[in-house]
Amino acid sequence: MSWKKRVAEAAVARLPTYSRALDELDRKGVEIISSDELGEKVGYSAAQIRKDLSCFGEFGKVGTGYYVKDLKEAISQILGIDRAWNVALVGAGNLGSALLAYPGFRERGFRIVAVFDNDLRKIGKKWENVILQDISEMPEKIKEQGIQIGIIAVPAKVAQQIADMLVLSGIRAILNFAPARIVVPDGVELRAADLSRELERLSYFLTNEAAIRTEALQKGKVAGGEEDKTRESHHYRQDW
Amino acid sequence: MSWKKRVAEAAVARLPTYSRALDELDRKGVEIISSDELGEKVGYSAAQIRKDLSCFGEFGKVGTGYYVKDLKEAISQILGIDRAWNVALVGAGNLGSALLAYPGFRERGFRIVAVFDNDLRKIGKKWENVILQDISEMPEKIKEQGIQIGIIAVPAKVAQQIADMLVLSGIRAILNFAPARIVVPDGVELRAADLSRELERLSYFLTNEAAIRTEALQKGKVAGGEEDKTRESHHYRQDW
DNA sequence: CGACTTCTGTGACGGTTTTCACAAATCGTC
DNA sequence: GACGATTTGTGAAAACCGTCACAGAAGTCG
Repeated sequence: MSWKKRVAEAAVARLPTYSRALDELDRKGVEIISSDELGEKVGYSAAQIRKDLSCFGEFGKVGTGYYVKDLKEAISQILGIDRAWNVALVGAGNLGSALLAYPGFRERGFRIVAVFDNDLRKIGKKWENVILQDISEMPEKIKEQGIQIGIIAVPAKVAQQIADMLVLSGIRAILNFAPARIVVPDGVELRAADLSRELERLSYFLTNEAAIRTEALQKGKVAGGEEDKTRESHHYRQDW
Repeated sequence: MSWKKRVAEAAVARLPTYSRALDELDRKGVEIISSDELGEKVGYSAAQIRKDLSCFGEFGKVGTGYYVKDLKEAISQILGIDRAWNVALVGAGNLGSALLAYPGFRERGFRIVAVFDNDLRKIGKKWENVILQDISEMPEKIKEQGIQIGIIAVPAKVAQQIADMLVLSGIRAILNFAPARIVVPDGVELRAADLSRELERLSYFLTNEAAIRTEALQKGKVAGGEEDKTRESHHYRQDW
């Protein structure tokens, strides 16, 4: 598929959010939604949503809005999640095993069907219905099952080696949880999920922006803002 | 501290990467590095790095480069990670317990000193040196310990409720791992870490860009590119 | 059917981010 | 100390991104 216009990378990054919101609306039985309402729900402006979608086609009906089912389906197709993806996970330490057990991936169509580690004590064990395999078997197994997406959850030191192995095994896309930069050849897509980075940005905020804001507030330069009626927080126990 | 010029949000987002690279260089005994070399290491352009740093001051020496120790120290101060932060974690399920055990946070100065859940079977248990506490004790404990950063690792359904509680408890910054949008009042910083989103972006790539590239390649429109001599991947077993 | 409301898709605009290019400062060497 | 090589910091330009505003299509209602 090639699209109407140049596709903004930033727009693609927002599609998963739209997709999830539409899923929820659909489950609730909502049939039609305007860009205004959807924007309210996902936290982006209505114009943003319309512009994002316009990269890929025209999905709305003037004077009405978007048919939830149709838009949901369209975005799924654009993202390529109107199918299941088999995923290989490398590293069965703390993070790796949590990712394996994390239900969010499967809910969005990503099935971890192979897990590799080098800890001989773990090899052969069955976790979450997947048998832990030795790293040396990785290339063969990945090719065998035609897996295209790999998740790296090994220590930073060996992340590059694992990435190289994944590429040699024929992997086309990598999600890297190791706090290390890795390099992959052209044609392989790489994305970093650095868990600490976001905490560090929060630390920046607390150290700088928040201090500035507080200062300004004390000088009366920042409007008070409405007092934000806090939500009900009873009954949170039963449903998680 | 208030800075030389308007600070680009995008620059702040890159500082953690620079920081980590400088740590590593320092550990290796490197004393001086140019923006060019650092750029090579972290994967950004030299100009990008110089521009980013210029928001905060002048740290380099013309004709020489940057003193690794000095720059490392300076960035730590800017980010506010030249100290330890106490962090509260809410949710001790799969993801929560992995985050608790994840060594990367502590390495960067973030200590999870309180964990809350609502599963009565878990309350009172000691994990990773932290005693699991009932969610109802959260406001009190957070105030008591003056915790400013909270991590949400609960199911999407209750994420907003937990966020509200955190805000009421006096939390100033939240890192949300739940796949749900949450809203917080002004003055509280919120960051989302959605694990599935990145996989979905990879799926987009595999479904669209990769296909286009392949097509182009077949028509001979894309240059072959150097054949990327693959790294040695022996001996990966001993060090992780 | 006509008047009024609603809502999309998009061109135009302004803001932010990245890249480019270079003056000026410093280093190394002879 | 002079000269060529190196490297920073920064304006200017380019690319990218988000918001605004509106024409025109469709819906609503009497």
